[in-house]
Amino acid sequence: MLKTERQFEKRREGRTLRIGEVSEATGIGVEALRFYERRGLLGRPARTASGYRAYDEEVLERLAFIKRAQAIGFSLDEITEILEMRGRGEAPCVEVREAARRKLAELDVRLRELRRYRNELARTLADWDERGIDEGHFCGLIEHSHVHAPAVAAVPQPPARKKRSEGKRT
Amino acid sequence: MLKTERQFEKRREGRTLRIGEVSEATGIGVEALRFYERRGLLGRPARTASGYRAYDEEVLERLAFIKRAQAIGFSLDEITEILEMRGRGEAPCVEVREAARRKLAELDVRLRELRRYRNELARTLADWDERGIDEGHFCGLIEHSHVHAPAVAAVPQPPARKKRSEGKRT
DNA sequence: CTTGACTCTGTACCCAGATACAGGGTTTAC
DNA sequence: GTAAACCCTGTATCTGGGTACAGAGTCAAG
Repeated sequence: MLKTERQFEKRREGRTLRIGEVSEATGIGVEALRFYERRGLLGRPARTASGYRAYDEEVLERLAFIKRAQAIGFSLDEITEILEMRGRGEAPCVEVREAARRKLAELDVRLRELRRYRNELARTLADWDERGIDEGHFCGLIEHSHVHAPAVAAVPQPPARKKRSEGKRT
Repeated sequence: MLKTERQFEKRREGRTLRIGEVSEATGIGVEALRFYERRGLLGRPARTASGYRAYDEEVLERLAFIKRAQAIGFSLDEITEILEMRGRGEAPCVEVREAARRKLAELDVRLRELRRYRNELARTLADWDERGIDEGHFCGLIEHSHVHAPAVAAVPQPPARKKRSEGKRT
């Protein structure tokens, strides 16, 4: 299962990581790492004479950032953009900040809904536990959802149909 | 653009909705509605003599529920499951309750994580706002992410490397 | 009875984000 | 010098959640 330790030792001396090591350290999977690279998220890592990727340890931070951004709801394209802007140094940070602000607002909405939903579910469960299951009405979650639901239209589904004429995605 | 009013009036009398009306009322799009039906999210609506779907107004609530659940992060399969449980009414309650309990636990985990990310993002934004953008250091989000970031391993990507032979992932 | 808006089924396609695999090269311990 | 365990590139495939036709029927008005 685990690779033999020898090279691992060697690498650690050299301070350079091979893709498998990065994968193991981050839990991301070599295929995905190469995929990220193709997408421009990782830049092009140094290569050994034989063509193996030789990652600098910094990559771990970069990947941590990517994963966090992703978990927060940024798409890979958005993350690429942010990363590229940083790379270019000059960077119009205003845009990034705007994007981040929007993300924050989205997150808040999501959180509120999730919290509400959670409480409904908990309530329903408590109900069930209190008085057996019998009684026909089975799912307060559904039965009562419209009571405090903001109605479909309120859901943020608008930019659905983007036309994607932009190729980018090398 | 808008359909002529005539039939619309008619429908309203009859209390039964055609797919286009449902689409307009919910903003969901007829193709998606049929798609949901195929996926078992809507049951099979009544049909007119000529085969048109004749939705009962209840469907709007059901769709509102679906959209809310989706916005919160449930997959269509999960939603289907919930809806089916209700449909079965008599329900093997112990199982249902178990499932619900599991869902609740999942929700709690998700909430905690989301909350954490939200706060990190908010903090980063505040940082940015405090000290302008100027100076070469361009993106606190990246530069400092590791400061308050729990490192990659802590990110909720755990089932990442699974062998995928498992389909269901309830 | 034609026209236009609407509907039907079925299949194909799209995008994001990965995964898998084929067909090869490299490293290294034994 | 060979086998295990890596790594490479390139291409194909998958999952989720839809969209987009194509080809045909329906319906109400003029």
